[in-house]
Amino acid sequence: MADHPSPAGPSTLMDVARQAGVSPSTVSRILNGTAKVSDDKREAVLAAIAKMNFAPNQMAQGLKKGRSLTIGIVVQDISSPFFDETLRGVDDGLKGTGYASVIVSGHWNADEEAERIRLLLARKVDGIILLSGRISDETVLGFSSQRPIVSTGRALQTRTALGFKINNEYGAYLAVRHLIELGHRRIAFISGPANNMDADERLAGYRRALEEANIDADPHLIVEGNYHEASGMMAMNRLFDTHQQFTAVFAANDLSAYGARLALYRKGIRVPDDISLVGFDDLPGSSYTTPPLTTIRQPLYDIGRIATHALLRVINGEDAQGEIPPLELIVRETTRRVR
Amino acid sequence: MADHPSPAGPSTLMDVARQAGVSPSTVSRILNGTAKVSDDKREAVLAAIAKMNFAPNQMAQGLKKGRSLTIGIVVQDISSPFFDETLRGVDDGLKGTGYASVIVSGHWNADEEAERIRLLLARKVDGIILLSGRISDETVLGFSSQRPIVSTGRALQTRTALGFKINNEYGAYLAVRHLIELGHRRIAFISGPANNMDADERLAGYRRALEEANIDADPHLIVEGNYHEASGMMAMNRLFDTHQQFTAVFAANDLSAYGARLALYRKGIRVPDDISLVGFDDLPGSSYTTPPLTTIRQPLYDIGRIATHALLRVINGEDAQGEIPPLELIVRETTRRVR
DNA sequence: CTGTTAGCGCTTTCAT
DNA sequence: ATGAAAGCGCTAACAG
Repeated sequence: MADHPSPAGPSTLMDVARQAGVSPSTVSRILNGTAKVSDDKREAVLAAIAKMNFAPNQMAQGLKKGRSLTIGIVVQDISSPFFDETLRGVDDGLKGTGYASVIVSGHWNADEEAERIRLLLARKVDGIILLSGRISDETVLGFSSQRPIVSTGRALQTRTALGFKINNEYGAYLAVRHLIELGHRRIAFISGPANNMDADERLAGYRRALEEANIDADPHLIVEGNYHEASGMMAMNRLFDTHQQFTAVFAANDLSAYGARLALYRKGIRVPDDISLVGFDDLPGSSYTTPPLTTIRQPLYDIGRIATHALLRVINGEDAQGEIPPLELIVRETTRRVR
Repeated sequence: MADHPSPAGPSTLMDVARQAGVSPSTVSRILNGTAKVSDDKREAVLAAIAKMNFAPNQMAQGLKKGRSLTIGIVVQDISSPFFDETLRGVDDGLKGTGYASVIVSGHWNADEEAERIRLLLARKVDGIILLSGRISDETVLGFSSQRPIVSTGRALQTRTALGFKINNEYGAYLAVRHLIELGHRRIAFISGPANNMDADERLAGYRRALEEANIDADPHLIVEGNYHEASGMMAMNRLFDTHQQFTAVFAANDLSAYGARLALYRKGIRVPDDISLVGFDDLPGSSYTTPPLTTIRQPLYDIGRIATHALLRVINGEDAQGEIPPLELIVRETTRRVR
């Protein structure tokens, strides 16, 4: 009754044990439900815990049990709507599991990415989710010997390294076919960055749709972007500066579509009346552009959830599974039949 | 020379010591630069570390030293451009410090927020950054006895609880004054959620600007939103449904301005030709709306950096400082002089 | 059912 | 300059 109410540092399990007049193991047992404990002792302990406002030190628990209840997430850009949606899926996937996540950014740079992963490993995360990684599959495999890794955009299938990959080629194909079905034949393409697998695949899908409709792909209509807004705007301007003729443009992602849309606005060209525009990703903001953007929906949120579930399973020694929903065309208001 | 190349689990400091033929303390000393060590031993140890690919277990280090080199970040929405920008500032602020951050979301709910903070505390984070918290100042003060906390949107000034607050009232005042200077007199306001301090302050700024110009604030022109796009759209529609007359609208944040802009588009009302629109926040996307949005720039990134620096200082026992840059009006293309 | 004991991997006196 | 030993807070045999 005369114990100092709030001594010094936070209370330890030992403090609780003393306060309740039991051994530390008993407290631990109650905390973990590891064994039966008599009701009176349990009550005493629970009371002590409440009174002292005790919470087990997770670092000590982690050190002892060899698991940190933490997973690492590697993104490439900490403030991009693209990663956000996936992170939301991860967050939901972690809900109620006791796991927390530490998020680091590779900044689209392979070396930095590898470095960050090493840091996560030193922190003893129980597993890693790698989003749009830049490092090689071999490197991933190497790290996966220390901790399980699930990555987006890869086809890995070992026991501790899993990949979930969307069909970029098919998505791009869908987008361009939509345009063709609307009567467009001169379709410009604002690509993603060079040497990027996703970007290459999207280009391939663009080409296939054109081929299938017996339209020759005009190289002048393909202009390089880098997935950012500004590049979409510049790409669009380049198209105009070189006097290309086209009635539609397919941007390799929504962000560059936003940039393209602004370039069009600046030129006084109406969308979709004069030119149709399609994006890729379906970012949350794409329902609120003016006009709302027709795009290929990528199940970002689901990817986050599914990757998380898979990782958790691997961590628990179960074998993982999970299928991500297919891409789909979302027709909104930036495309219309060519007149 | 015949040691298994990659034994079982990751190597420990003890392994390194054995391999190098020194005591664990020596290895620790080299790792931490805690004391002088002879060159030959140092070399041997360094070689062993490299060979075994050793990295100290941070949980063990943390347990021993009482600091985890981890800070907790509490956001309200893990996928909102608003928090993103601030997170980017935090990330940069942490760069090179050895600190990592675990990000959790309070989902705009005080109870959940408090719960999350408790979890962070159990994880022994060295400090907490609280962004747009919903919990009371008293609650923050309570938690701050365990670990230092810096929070945005509060005026706290104790040694372990700091607040950084922007002047919402002034920002809103700037926005509305801009509109008034352009000749607008019937200015609608799409507010933030009820019972929200920031939202109230922005409303106050709106009123002050009107008063100063001797314009009576018409209550019919004030309609409630909740900071999300959909609410901006609905608010706008409510204005039309009740046949209000106005030439400009000020939305309490950029997201609701996006929604309002879409409602306008749907009605075939031109921006800024028919109606001017101003937002608040200056999210990254606001330079790429159609047309680019006139708004009040909130230094989100700087807030993140400054909050982080302050927290780090407090953690290190230094006293904190830091001033956040003032709000400013960014005139883009959604406002024009009334004809 | 419950207490005692021995660590998890590291740092840090304290000797030498 | 360096090793031995104790211990951070917790869990998990191992005895009773």
